[in-house]
Amino acid sequence: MNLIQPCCEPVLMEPIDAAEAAELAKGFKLLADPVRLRILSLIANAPNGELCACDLPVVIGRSQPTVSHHLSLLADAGLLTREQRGKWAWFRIESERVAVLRDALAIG
Amino acid sequence: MNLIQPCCEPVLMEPIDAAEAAELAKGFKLLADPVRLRILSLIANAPNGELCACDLPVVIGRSQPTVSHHLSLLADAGLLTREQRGKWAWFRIESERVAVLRDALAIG
DNA sequence: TTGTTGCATCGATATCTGTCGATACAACGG
DNA sequence: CCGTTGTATCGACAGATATCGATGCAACAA
Repeated sequence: MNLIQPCCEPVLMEPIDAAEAAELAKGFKLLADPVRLRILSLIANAPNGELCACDLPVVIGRSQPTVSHHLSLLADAGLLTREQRGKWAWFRIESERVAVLRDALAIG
Repeated sequence: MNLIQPCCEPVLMEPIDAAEAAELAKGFKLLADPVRLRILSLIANAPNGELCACDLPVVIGRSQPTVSHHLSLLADAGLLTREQRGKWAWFRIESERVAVLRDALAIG
């Protein structure tokens, strides 16, 4: 840190504090996995905007526990909503949660 | 997977393939850390859109090696550009790279 | 040259996480 | 009731990573 040298001007105000950054990072961490990205993409482009969990293991190429794990992470974070219909679990994207992360990238 | 039951209609086309998902995930992984988010935020709101690395350890509250590590990750990925001026390293945000990630979230 | 300062790199470590097999639970059909 | 099927949970493990102290390197000043 240089307070006297002519290197930098002091940072007057920090745009986001540590707590806010931690919260945002939690959101982006969910997007930081190819399996979860493909799950989100598949649901987003599925007919009626919803998808049954039963198809995912084969399409994604991961085991059923792995897929279920990722679905739980996304649902717990509110990025997905789960609806149980009989024995099948259907998932939808919670667009507003995704929009929060997208808006956080409105830097340029 | 259920090919006969009336559960789901087959997924006709996968929006993003595994390779594309892996590439996007790499980008989001960089945003999935509070320190890196604060660095980006500080640079984005800095005067002239650039920031000297010398201020970051104190402002962020991490050691100099840790800050340097995160700066290198962001720079190597093209999210930041590094410019050496004498002994000081100045960083700018590569807005277009950030925009790629932001546009990927245009789901809803 | 010598000393200082800013930054990068190295090595080590603790923690996190993605993955899967095994298993438990839930819903339906018989 | 029992068997089947879809899903969630558990336990374990391998790989990734955030962190920092120590060190090396580069640029400036005296």
